[in-house]
Amino acid sequence: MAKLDFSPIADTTRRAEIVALLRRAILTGQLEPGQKLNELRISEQMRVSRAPLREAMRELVQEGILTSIPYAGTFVIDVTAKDIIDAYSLNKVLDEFAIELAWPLRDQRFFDELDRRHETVKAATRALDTTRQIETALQLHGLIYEWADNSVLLETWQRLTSRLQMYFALHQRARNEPVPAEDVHETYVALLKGSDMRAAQRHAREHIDLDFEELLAYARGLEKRASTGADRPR
Amino acid sequence: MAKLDFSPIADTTRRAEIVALLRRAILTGQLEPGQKLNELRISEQMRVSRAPLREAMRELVQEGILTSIPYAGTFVIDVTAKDIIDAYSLNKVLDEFAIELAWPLRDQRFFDELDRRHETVKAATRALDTTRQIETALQLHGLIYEWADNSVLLETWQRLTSRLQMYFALHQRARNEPVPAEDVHETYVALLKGSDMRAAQRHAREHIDLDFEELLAYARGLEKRASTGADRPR
DNA sequence: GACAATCAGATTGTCGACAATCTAACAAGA
DNA sequence: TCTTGTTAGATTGTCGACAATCTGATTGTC
Repeated sequence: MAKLDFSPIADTTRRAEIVALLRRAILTGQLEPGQKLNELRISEQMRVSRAPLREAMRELVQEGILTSIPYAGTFVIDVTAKDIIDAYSLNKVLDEFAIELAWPLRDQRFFDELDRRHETVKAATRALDTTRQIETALQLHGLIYEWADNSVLLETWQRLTSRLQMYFALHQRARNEPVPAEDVHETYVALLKGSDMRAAQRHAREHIDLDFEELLAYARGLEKRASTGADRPR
Repeated sequence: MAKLDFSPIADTTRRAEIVALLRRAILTGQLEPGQKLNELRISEQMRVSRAPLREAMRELVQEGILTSIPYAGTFVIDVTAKDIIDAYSLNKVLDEFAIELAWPLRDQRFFDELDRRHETVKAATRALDTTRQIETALQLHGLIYEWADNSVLLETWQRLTSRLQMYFALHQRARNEPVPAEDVHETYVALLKGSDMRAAQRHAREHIDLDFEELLAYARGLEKRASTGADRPR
């Protein structure tokens, strides 16, 4: 019999689609931090009942990008400078660990996939598609996690990534400028192909610090004009 | 005005109570790995409708202790040896990080709380209350995370802890023996009070490895008699 | 005018019923 | 005997309606 691995059938519940829709809206910044999600309005817009919508929202609450207050509502999480610092400092630690685990497991397929994802980022950059650039850059970054062969680590990183993507999207949205055309991932990719693990770990840490400064400045801006929004939870 | 910090009002939704009930049942091993959760039956037992039950189950799925297959059902996660290895190795990394962050923030309140939790563990140990012993030991362990002042790290650890608690409970349940009466946390507490951070980090790592061997043996046992259970997802 | 009590509107939480899907047993045909 | 088609039962997914709760405005009282 011919050996063929089929990928799992897509989830076809409304709930799953709603989760995807909402997550996308939040991570791209279409839904702003602190904003309230009105169940009735959203369910009418999506043409679904509140039941699957509410279940979807429960998932996103646990995923950490929504927050819920009983009988008051469900809100997009607020972004504080501290949150960004916290997420980034943890990300550094996880990165070092992931590189350590993935390092001995690198093979041709790893390198090929690395190049493929790198190309995807470059394509998005050339197309000036900011949202997609953020998304693909994180996917490139995620390869070491997928290769690390530690399901708990991967899961943890994916949760963290949700927030990072949101932060970056907000940042990009705020400054409203075209994306830098230069390739910031060249060195990272090269180091992952090389033989010096410590160097790769070091670069991952420093490279992160690069974008970080910009992001922090943005977050501090947010802090200042906080608590002026229309509908935020108290 | 007298300064007084009130603790938040308890969540009074059915959903929240159901989450607590189910989580407890899973983490204490009353619900076994792989077991299917029949919505109708559980909702009747709890005297609630399926709506809040289903929302609660969604939360636990995202929390990582349930898994769901559309139109097939929701199941308690299976425990494999690999899962335990993965969780533990990540836990080591996080522990080192948490100690590093918490170290300069230690104060009298920290030491007091450390002692208090240590006492709680000893009380549970004396009472031969296995479940509570596991629970309190993890709470003792969690203090450094609470003190690290990194919300993302804390959240990550809490998710990880859910599984660790489940693994330990299953292990204890399986061997069906009284709890060791000796105090295995004495050194850990002493080191956290000391001045040698590296030593504390080293001990955290080694102490973990101690229980780990036992737990792994149990997990390997599980592996062998896997796929013989009655109602497991495929 | 300041403050407490009351009330209407809006929103979230929960319920019971129906629709969609899966599973397993059975029947029919090669 | 093996495979395929059918069907009944059970279970999950979704819906619309009702109950509980919150918010903000209004009223009444001092």
